[in-house]
Amino acid sequence: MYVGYVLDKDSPVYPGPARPASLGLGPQAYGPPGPPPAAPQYPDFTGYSHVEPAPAAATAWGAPFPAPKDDWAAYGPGPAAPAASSAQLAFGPPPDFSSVPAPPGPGPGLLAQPLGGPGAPSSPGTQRRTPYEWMRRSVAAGGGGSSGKTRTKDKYRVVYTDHQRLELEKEFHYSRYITIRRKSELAATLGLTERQVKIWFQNRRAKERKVNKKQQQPPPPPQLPPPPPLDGTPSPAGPPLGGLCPSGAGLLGTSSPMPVKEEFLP
DNA sequence: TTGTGTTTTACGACCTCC
DNA sequence: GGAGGTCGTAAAACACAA
Repeated sequence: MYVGYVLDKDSPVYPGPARPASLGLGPQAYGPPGPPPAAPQYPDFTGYSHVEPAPAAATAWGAPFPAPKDDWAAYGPGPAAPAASSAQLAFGPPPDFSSVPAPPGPGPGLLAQPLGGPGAPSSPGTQRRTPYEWMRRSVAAGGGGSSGKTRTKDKYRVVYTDHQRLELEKEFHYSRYITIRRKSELAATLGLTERQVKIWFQNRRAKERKVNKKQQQPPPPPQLPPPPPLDGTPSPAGPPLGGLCPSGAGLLGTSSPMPVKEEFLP
């Protein structure tokens, strides 16, 4: 399979079984296509309120991820759960996760904190609206919802568990672009397919671009001004926003993959 | 409870790179 | 040609107001 190929291909860039626990290597070491962003520059994630139903999530994968899709069967649900803990040991939280209060208990910590006891929803006791609602939702859905939805196939879309999302987020915070090797590792660790990991990163980048774009827009005026005259006089609001940020490809295709982010830094 | 808006997976089209 | 990239979109999952 191509996995072996990519692993070999990637191995010089990515020596060792996994990322170093200290994360001393910069994201550059993992060689995303294009210039890698500086990793810990996401102040919006400093509030990353970690909640993790590790045991529940781990056991949840066995059954609730039902039907293999494409290469799904290549990994199978079996090794996912035990591998998860080893992966947690393999790569600890990136520096920008250092602000996350470490949950009590042994082990890697980050993922060892149960949410609300066995069978409890993701984080029922947390505040309602956080930037990371996904950390609360999924297990409830994962327990029942991830049994597989169909449109025309066995499952149209599954809801990832908290653990899966957390690990993916961690990886994403470390680098916006996952390497082939890390993709394989994460896929095996989380019980996902490489395709799912890839798509998750794609969607995650799209989300980030969307958020950046939204933040880039000036706050709307409290009241809409009267419509400008139709003589072609430019609006006082300035040029259309589309001209400022034509597309995400422009954001990521330039010298820096995340140039916009710096603009929001104070 | 329902309607509505947002977020999250997943895919296809198209592009670039090797 | 195949990989992964963005972009746009579909639809499920979800939150929340009425």
